[in-house]
Amino acid sequence: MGVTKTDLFTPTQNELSAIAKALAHPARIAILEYLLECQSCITGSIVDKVGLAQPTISQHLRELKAVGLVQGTVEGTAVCYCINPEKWRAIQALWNGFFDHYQAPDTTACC
Amino acid sequence: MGVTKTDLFTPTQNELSAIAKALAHPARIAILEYLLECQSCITGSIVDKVGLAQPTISQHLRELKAVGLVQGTVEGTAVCYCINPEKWRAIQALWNGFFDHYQAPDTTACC
DNA sequence: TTTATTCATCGTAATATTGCAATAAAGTAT
DNA sequence: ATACTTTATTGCAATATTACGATGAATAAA
Repeated sequence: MGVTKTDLFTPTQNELSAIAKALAHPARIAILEYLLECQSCITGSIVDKVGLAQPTISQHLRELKAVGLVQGTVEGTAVCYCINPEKWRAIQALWNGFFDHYQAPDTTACC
Repeated sequence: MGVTKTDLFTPTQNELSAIAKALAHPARIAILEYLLECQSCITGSIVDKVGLAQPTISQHLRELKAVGLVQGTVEGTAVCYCINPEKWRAIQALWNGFFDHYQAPDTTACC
């Protein structure tokens, strides 16, 4: 059906997966890495850097904005994008919390 | 087109996004959280816990196995699943490396 | 051998994602 | 006002994902 049954899951589970979904495309990773490197730049630079068509980049930027990882401000005809520091750290902490829950089993597990 | 242009991106970008994709569904987060909690269990327990049909859970488990987060061993008619410790830590380190690249801008960025 | 039990796979319907050409919107410059 | 620049939006085609019923495979129990 292609439709996720979000009502079966906790808010945290839905939030974690929503963030993961925003990161689940190499173009969006590439955009974030570029923003990490240049700190802030306009859409056109990202289009040149990543190598996808401008509408496609615009779409990926919208997804990154939707989860708050990225923010953009209008600068004349251009739009300047950068990483949202608070959200960035919050998401890092959220994932670390998830991964840190792992404890090596005291006895050897079945597999 | 629904088909990702992986050739435009670096191996690391493709790997990071592939891992994120495996985590990009609340059912798979729920499965991992359950495995964190019970250390190891059979498919039937996961089906009961998560509340999706058995073939659906089987499909999600296959995706988690594909990125190596989870491993399963046959135990009679059942299959016992648990988290792959090495891969778990490797993936945690990979994401931390990604998130740690962020540096707050020295001057106020454009946005 | 027959009957359960447990799980993976197949097939399929509904929906989502990816990518781009065309176009719209909104500012800048001439 | 006209032309130009830059970006978002729309519409669409190709493909991927999600979910489940039906079925198959493989072991265990009777």
